[in-house]
Amino acid sequence: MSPAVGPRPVTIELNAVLVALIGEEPQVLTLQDGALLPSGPFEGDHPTLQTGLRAWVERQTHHPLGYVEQLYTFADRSRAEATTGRRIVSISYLGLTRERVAAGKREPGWQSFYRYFPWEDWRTGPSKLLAHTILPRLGKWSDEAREPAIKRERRQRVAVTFDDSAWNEELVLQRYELLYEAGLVPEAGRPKRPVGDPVPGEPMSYDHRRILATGIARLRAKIKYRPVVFELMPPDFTLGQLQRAVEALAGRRLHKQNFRRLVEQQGLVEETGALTAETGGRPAKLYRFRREILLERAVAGTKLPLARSA
Amino acid sequence: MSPAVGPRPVTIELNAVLVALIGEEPQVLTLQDGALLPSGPFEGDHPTLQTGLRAWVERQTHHPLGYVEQLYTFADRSRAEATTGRRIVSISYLGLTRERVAAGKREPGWQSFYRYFPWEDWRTGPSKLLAHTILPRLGKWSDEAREPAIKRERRQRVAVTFDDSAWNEELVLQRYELLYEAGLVPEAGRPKRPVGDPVPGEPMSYDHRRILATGIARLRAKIKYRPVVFELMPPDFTLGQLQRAVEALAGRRLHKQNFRRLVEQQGLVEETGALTAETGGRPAKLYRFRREILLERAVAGTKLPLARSA
DNA sequence: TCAAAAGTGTTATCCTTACACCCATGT
DNA sequence: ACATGGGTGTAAGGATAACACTTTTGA
Repeated sequence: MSPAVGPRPVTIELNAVLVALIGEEPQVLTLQDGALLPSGPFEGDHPTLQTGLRAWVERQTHHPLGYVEQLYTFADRSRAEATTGRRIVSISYLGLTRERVAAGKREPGWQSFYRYFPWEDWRTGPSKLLAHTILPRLGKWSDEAREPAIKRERRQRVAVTFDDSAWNEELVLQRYELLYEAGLVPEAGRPKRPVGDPVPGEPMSYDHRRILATGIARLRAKIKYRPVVFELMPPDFTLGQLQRAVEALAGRRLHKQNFRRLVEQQGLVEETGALTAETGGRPAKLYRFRREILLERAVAGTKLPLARSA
Repeated sequence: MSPAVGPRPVTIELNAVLVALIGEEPQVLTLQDGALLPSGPFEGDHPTLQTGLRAWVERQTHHPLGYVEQLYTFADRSRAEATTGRRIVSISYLGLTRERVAAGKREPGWQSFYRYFPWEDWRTGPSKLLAHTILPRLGKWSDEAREPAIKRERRQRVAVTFDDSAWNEELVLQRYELLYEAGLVPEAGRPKRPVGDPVPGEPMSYDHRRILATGIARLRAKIKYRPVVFELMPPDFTLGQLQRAVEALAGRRLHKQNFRRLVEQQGLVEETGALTAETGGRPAKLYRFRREILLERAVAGTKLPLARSA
């Protein structure tokens, strides 16, 4: 609120990217058979946006919401055109939650990140999808440009965002937007002409896949400097489980000892004293997150010790 | 837009934290004698929020807007209560712009960051304000708490955010919010009781000082991993000027050689070939930003080589 | 000649990366 | 016994932090 306040009425919509690790796979809560993120109106009687969000998420999904952070606010006209003429502002949030259900009992609605972004999963090595499908089509798209300047610019954007020799797992959104511009995802239908066959990867309605990409990108960036992984872990876990959790989110393999050293050295965890034999092989020590660390210092957390290339 | 769209009308307001370096001081554009950030309604006929923002900022301030990024969206009820009962959602942006006017001709409206946050400027050593005024009052506030648990928690928050032996310049917002909670800034008047004498530092109306704190914090974080300083620099500059620019934003002194090594090693700049004698002392080489770098890679940019404490 | 910046050379240290190997359990 | 993960020691390399010193101008 400030002097100049326009009278134009708008509708506020809240969107949530709700993440959990289920069976060591990073998953997002969806509706409509995976086509939508949960979303709802902002009821004006909540004191803040966050409380409004928590209210309907918990009502709608029966999921307790742990860590929450705001992602982004969109109000592109394209969002409104599809339905009423009314302007819609959509405020999206990232929410982290611990899996409640047994790892086996797959609740419907939970979908793996990589169903929507298969090219983002490098845990089993450089994705074949990239080399065989995506890069060739993006190359074709670059070459199609008439003006040489544009051609060069496209090539460079592809090289930076999809470079498989220096893969940067944080560029989830940039990669999605590039594919969108190139007309290689079905969502590009309306505003842009779909240019080629869509690349594998499940689409979503409206701009929900873009919001999801924003959420994954934020999460991948954040695990490196703030101890948010623990919001997704059970209270006790082994270092191996912790590593696989980070790997699942980052979509990359990590170097075992270096990961351990990092975690220990930063004082993020402490032994519970117990062991578990459930992981197979030698029984592993159980650890828990040292909550105190959140108070002790403004943590600079976990950089990623990547495994030696491919 | 999505299935459940509530009918509740709200008003959207855009706020801008517009930053420029004027005479090597970091400044923000204000209205009303420094009490307000520029803000305006979101006219629904703009295709995106950003274009809406650019439109009225350029109209209102006659300033070309360079780099722009979204900061945060607030809709706290307290914002609305002060005026109409109507709910206001405020979307704030950070904008960087090159100084247009000669360094001498101070345009009105531009105000130093440190007029609002004097405790954030450590360029001349640890601020006396902290030791003499702020820390004692925060200590008193902690001690006032009845319950020992709360007392301990307050002490720890103070220790983490204001710790002068491990000052973290990014915690601008956390520090402001702590002072707010402690009733040590005049803005705390309405919702909380003002507890002690306000601490030095100019207040702003509504929550504009909070928005400004958000902007400064974001900028301080960003200069470390993305080459945004250059958005604030003239096309040609000396390494000394560049260093003082970063120092102005971070509010800290940096180590000269290490700063230079870092900048050079990262390939952020190139020599223009010219020299300038305007800096006093030995003439300095002029450099320019290597724009190509934005394309070459997703820069991890400039970590801050801090000067040996102080 | 002296103050004020600019600009350079070098060392100690720590963190990161990478190597290779041993340990305890279930089948 | 062997497969499977858990868990460890250590060396090489590079980045960082810190040291102090020289150079070139204007006043």
